Amino acid sequence: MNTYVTASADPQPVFRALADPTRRQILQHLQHEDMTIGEVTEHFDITRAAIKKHLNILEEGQLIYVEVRGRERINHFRGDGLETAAQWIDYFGNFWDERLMSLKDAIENDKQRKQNRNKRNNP
Amino acid sequence: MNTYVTASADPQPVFRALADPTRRQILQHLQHEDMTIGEVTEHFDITRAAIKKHLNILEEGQLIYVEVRGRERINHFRGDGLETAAQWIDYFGNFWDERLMSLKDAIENDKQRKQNRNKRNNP
DNA sequence: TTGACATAATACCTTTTGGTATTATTTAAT
DNA sequence: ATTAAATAATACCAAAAGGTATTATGTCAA
Repeated sequence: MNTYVTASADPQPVFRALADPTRRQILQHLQHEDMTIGEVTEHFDITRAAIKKHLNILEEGQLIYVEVRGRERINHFRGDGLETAAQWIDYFGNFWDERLMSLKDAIENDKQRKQNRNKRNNP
Repeated sequence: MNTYVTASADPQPVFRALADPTRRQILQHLQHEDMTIGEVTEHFDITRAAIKKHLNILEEGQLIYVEVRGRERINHFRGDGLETAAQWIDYFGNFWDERLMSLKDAIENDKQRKQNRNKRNNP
């Protein structure tokens, strides 16, 4: 069995899409209900055009699927799009344990130095 | 027992930090070894000042811990910082199943319409 | 066919972001 | 004390991002 982490897709489009709070909110709405651009816009205070740009970026990140239906475009939440980001994050979990001690030492070290500094300045 | 998802920390600083490819690379390096700003810089083709800015953003996202040691600043990878992002993503997993059918229908719908369109145009 | 509606596309503006260059501070070591 | 190393801080630049306004296009419905 292959224990190496399979090289997954480029995480850039997903992380870029998730970086904006408005886009994350849009996702939360679409998660509960499929919506046209107009319907999404109703939940925000910005123009339809701005929403459309966000939807484009969400689509590039494969976080939504856009169903073209007549003159409407129905935006569907796509949960599997988050897989790429989740995998990237999981990957780091593997190394966290081995670095934890180093971090604890570092914090202890900082504390020590701050105490010494105080002794020096307020003897 | 409380089955509601506890409101976790504001995910903005983390997602912002993860949105840049250079910062993700820096994390990968720090994951294996603690480094000063200068050491981190050696792995890239940009200036130390630019790296420092990235490190600031990583620190704001609590993805690194900066140990001030004399005239050096040692940057430590902080795995727990990814928790916030991971939790946010996990939250969506809960709703994925219930939306899956809607997505499948939408895709099927799109296929159908495309076929009809082709029949119409190339009879 | 003719409106009305939902969206697309373009141009434009402002702010943020990634980056450099330069100057100033702090600290270790002689 | 002096010098060199590591970093901080500031100003500055170019490109990208978020947003608006305007105009154009396709589609449903009477």
